[in-house]
Amino acid sequence: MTKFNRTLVTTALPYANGPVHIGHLAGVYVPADIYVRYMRMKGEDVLLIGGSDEHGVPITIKAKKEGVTPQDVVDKYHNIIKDSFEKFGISFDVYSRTSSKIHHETATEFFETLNEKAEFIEKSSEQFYDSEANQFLADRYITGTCPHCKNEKAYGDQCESCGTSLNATDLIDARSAITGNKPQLKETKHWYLPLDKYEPFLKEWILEEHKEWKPNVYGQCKSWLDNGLHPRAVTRDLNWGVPVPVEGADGKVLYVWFDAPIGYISATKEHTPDWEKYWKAEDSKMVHFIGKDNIVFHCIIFPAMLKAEGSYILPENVPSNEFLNLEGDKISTSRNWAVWLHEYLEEFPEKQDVLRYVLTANAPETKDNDFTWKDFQARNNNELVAIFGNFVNRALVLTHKYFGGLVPEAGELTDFDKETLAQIPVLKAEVEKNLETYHFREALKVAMNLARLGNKYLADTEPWKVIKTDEARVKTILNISLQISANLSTLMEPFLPFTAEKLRGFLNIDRIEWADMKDVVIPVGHQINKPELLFEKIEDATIQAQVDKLEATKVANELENRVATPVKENINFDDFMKMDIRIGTITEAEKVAKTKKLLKIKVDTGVDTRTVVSGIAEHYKPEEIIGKQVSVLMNLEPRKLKGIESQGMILMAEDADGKLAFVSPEKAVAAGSEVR
RNA sequence: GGCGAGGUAGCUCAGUUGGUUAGAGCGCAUGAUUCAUAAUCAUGAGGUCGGCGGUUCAAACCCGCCUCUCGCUACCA
Repeated sequence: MTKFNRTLVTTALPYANGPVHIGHLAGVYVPADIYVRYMRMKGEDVLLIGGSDEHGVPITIKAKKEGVTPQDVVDKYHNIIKDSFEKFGISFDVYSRTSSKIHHETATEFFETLNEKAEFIEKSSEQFYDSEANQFLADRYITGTCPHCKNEKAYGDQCESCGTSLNATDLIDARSAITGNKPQLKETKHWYLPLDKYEPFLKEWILEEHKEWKPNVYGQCKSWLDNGLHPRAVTRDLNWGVPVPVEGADGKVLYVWFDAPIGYISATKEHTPDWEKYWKAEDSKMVHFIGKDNIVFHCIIFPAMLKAEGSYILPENVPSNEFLNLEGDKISTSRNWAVWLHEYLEEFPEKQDVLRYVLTANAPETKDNDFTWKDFQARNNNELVAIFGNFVNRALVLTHKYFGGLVPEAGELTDFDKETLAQIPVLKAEVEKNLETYHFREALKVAMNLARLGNKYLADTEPWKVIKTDEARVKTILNISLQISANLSTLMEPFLPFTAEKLRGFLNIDRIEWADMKDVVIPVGHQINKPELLFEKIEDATIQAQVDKLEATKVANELENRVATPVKENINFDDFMKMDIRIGTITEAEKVAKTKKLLKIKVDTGVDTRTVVSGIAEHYKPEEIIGKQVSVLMNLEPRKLKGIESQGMILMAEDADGKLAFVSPEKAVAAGSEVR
């Protein structure tokens, strides 16, 4: 810690095509905020940087779908996101956006510098082009028939029906999503960052010099580095983004992953003219808070970019969290399976700290975790209310009851008093140690121990009994209880800033610096205010309403899935009769080596025994399907899969969740029976 | 299939230079208590540390194989 004189903390830029949810908060913004609040309280020079990531293809598609401009889309979500963060107390020094002028300038300049230093490779390749729309088509802008599952609405990068990732050129009957025309292949030039050039440097820097990074981060980097790095394109053919600042590069923009991390630099610039100090001075420490999906960008690609530029420092640590699930399922924006922050703020007014607490206590630091409303309720009622809120309430109520709200004078301290007070610096040090090593869950638990300590102190000293015989002793006890309460407001401040503020209001005191946490922080004779409740219990009905809301989402999703595949166009009887479907009996089945999904199956079709490769290994084990009668499409064009020729297709029924089942006759029939 | 991360009490997690009876919080049980939002305090029950095998005087921790979860990746319905 002595090595550095200032700290720059960045948080992953949320993508501005939707609002933010609890997963964002738990994985990135709450831990980052805790960290910087702590450092500020210690008087350190620290900046918290954030902003919206507003470029990229999905935003242009969303805009098109809604009939608005991409700028309209990002304006809308940038404001919602920014507002949610503000209300949750994420204390950004600056929350910027990548569509801003300053970012365009910064990114342009960054690209130009690398270009002048000849750090890029220029390469041409053939890509689909829509001549009517007069533009190259990003993979997402191309639709066509999936070569595997025959879904007619597959995208150029992925078929969402069968989950296969595709190349646009794989699609059968590819169409432009803009005009519906058949696109042509046309040559286009792009700039590539030769990551392979930095491989030796990155290996040394990460694998040797940063063994202290979290295991998931270190392991992921090692995996990438061991597999070998390749040049990556930093530009795309698109008209939404930062234009490539080179003569003749019309219609090309910087690729989002190149553009977005530069957003950290632009945001810092926007905040202070002194930005270079944070980004370039050797005694500056940079920390990136991100989710696990971003590890490769922040540990490999962005450092390579910074290194190529030459004048920037590299991150000292990249504390990346795993994912937060919701009630057992993955959080999903498109499936609306999320607790949206802007909705929470409306439904649980003034309870930002409750969510901050729960998300920190249950943060996905080492593995994916599950957020449940029941756990939310339990932590609020059993921990915040019962331990923290209750202790403060006891101390304040007793002070008002016996001494009219004036801080009483402490007399001679007993050994127990001294032991109790001695715990304050011990807990403080333990919280520090955990925060500085990014163990926020543990840090919060330790901080709560101060409230536990208070409760134990009151239970053991029993002032409500002692008051009958020894008022002076009670003065001492309550003085100490109030000192603990005041220290709690400081120790909890990084985690629960709203609560800390409220507590200081009860105690009628100003903010206490981190270093000033100690046995005496409130003077004798100080008037404290009438306390209210620090936290309220959350009733079953409130929780049930949230669970019901999610349940409704699930039902709505199912309904949507059901109508998702409309009935195809009518065909005539002859077309139908072209298909030769027969019942066959599976005689052999084995897993295809080096695949996860494929089984090589031999089927007795009555006329022959043929080999069919089928992607059902995740649903059926080879041994359990032998002897099964199944439907086989006999006259499907043979296709080679993993070097094995598949002669036909076994028909499967697939439900909305992707579960597969054979289409089998309801009673045994002769092999080769035709299906009509 | 390859690679990475994880699999420790009912739940959420700590726990490495391998060393006495494996820890915490919540939940649960019992007792105490009433200042406090029936909150608190004490005590206790509860674990073959995913499975099998190996190294060692000694393994949750090291090695091998297997298995489950999550992610990345692969000529993959």
